[in-house]
Amino acid sequence: MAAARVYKHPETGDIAIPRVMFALSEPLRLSMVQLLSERGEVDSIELGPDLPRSTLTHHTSLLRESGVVFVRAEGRKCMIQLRRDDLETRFPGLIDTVLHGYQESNPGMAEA
Amino acid sequence: MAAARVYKHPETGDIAIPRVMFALSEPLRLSMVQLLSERGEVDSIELGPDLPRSTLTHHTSLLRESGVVFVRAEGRKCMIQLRRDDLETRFPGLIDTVLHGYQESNPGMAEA
DNA sequence: ATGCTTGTGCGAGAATAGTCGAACGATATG
DNA sequence: CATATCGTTCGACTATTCTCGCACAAGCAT
Repeated sequence: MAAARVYKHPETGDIAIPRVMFALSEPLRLSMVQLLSERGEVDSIELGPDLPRSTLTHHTSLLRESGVVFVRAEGRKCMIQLRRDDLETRFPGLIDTVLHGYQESNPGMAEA
Repeated sequence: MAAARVYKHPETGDIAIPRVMFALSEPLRLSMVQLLSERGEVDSIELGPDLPRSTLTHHTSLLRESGVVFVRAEGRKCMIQLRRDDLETRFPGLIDTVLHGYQESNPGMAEA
């Protein structure tokens, strides 16, 4: 059988603040991270059901390469999860603080 | 006399997470904020003594418009300070967390 | 006033990022 | 096996950002 898709991730120690900040500076990606923080591991398509696939890949790749999410192949889909522990190790409190601030400033978030 | 330079700043409540994150995603600006957090109010030129003036203005303007810093004219120079309290009110813990993470991941910071 | 310093605005150019369609490979389903 | 589904890659286009030189305005010094 052919090798399944394999994704490259930065080591925990190599996660860099500027890249993480940049990854979280896009409203779309920020909402993805917010959803990941609520849901745990998620099918990639749930992060942007209405987006063109190539756009979705673009954003998930950026989140992965910046060290924010972990991606793994599962059959033909791909599953995404927030690297919460790694981020907590590297930058304690960062994700919680950012997501808390994000929720505070987003009125329309109380659904589900 | 002509009106002195006046700078527009977003209200505390209008400071938005994505813009702040973007402002802090540039290594140069991040180092500026780091220096501001140590020094309090600072002459703008101290934020980038070797930069072309127009480049410096570009970054300080971006930091100001995103709500990260407060700028005021003082004679012909301009003084910059971190909007620490406003940011703390709006996004508790964010700046401290980011700067802490930044310091952690920057070996060459122990001078001065 | 003359000259010097500082910040700003404008414009150009380069670099980076975002969006998306099309083609492809891999996987699941019939 | 044939087909549909999903993710990735590529290329193109657009938009945004970064950098910087230059000209200008305002404040300070002699």
